[in-house]
Amino acid sequence: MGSIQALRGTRDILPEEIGYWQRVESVAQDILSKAAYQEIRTPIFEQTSLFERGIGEATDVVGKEMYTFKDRGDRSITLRPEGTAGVVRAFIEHGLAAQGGVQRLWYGGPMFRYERPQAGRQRQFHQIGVEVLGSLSPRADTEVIAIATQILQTLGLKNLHLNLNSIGNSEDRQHYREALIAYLTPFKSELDPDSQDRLSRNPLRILDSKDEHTQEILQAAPSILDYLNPDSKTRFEQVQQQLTSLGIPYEVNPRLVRGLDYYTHTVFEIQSDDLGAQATVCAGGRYDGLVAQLGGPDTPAVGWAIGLERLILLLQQLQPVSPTRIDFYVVSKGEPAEAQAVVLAQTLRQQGFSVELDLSGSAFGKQFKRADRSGAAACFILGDAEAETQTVQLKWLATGKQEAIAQSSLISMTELLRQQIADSRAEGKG
RNA sequence: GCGAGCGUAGCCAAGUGGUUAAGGCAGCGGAUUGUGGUUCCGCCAUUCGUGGGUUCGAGUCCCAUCGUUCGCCCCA
Repeated sequence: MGSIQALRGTRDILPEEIGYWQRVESVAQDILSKAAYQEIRTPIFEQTSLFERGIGEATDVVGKEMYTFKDRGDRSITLRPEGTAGVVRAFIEHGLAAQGGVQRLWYGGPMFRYERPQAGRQRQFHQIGVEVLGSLSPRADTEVIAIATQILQTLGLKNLHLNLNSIGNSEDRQHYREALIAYLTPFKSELDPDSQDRLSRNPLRILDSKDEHTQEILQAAPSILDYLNPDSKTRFEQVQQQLTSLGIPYEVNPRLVRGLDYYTHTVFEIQSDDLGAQATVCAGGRYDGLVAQLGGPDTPAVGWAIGLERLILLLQQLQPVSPTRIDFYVVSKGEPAEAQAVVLAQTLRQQGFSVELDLSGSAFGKQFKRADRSGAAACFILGDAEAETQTVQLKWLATGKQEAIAQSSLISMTELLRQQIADSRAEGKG
């Protein structure tokens, strides 16, 4: 065990698991493209200052979780801890705002946070996310939530809960913040230590505390919803009405605050009952100030990110992804036959079949054993006799039926073979 | 960064101080040198994450270290 292992918090996704990933990615891509979202790919590392300015210097993500290092040119580089900042940077840098209208973007890929790994949390993890830039309409909020819901539903996930809140605009929040501090200060000594600390730095996050006594104290605390100005309040009501008319269940949770500084108005989380402590599968919200804060034109925006590892944890609980089955397994023995088998395999692939060629050169018996385990519908057999007569034996593994075929007539049999594979699969299931 | 549990083969594991480290799955070879799925036989850990210590003797006890799991914090 002196050999090199994957770094803590990273892991390999092996072939047996990759089916889940491919399924998630194809479902997401399909739904997003039908909703007129376009993919954007941004670099995996950025200038450190992008995240400091975008996410907020006081947040834990920036304060203690970033993979930051100096490159050989003495620049401070950070592996992206989330996707929004990079997308917004690209949006500004390439003048996408000048194209006017609304930009609907989506992205996917690895993110990096230096945290202690646990269930549903790794140092390198993967997200798919969307960002709608340039719309102030509450309908944009509803749209992104609806899309997230559709993706999760299409994948067959159950026991999910959408939690919704509005944290208003920055003025609303400032007023609420003062009110909350005023309410909590007399209880300061009773709060859990973390919350005492947060009272001065980031009081809103006390709302999230898991400490029971802190939560008791919070029972009578003022609610953010009472501090929304009429416009903020109307916006929030519209989002809720639209979700209702879409038939998307949700729960308003006035305690829901998000850990990143850029959020405004709508914030939401989709959580699962079937995960451990890290139950949030999808989270997002509106961030009307971020684009301007990063030096771009004043542009309202809303988005979310889905955590793929958590999603796949849930998928694995549902049902196993059936392993991909190949059509044909090619068995051969002896010099001329083995050479012809290479050509045969390639010919079949060019006709659109999936074909595995046995490379072992071992006895036919062993090769058949492997053919059987491969899950192929049939195998082609090439030995000295076939090589000599330019034929090939085709054996159907389910029935054992076998026939000789002239190599030259294989291509003309493509449709027939396709049909026979389908038939043998259909029977195999019954 | 803090707390707790766990590290025996590719995987699942027995073993709780005393000769050669059970068993199962997978894999490989043979019975079956041109025909699979069953069966039978054989092979597959000089060594128990690593280093040190206690002991006549350590996979087993102690310390350290690394890894891992779950939780806190935080977040997708």
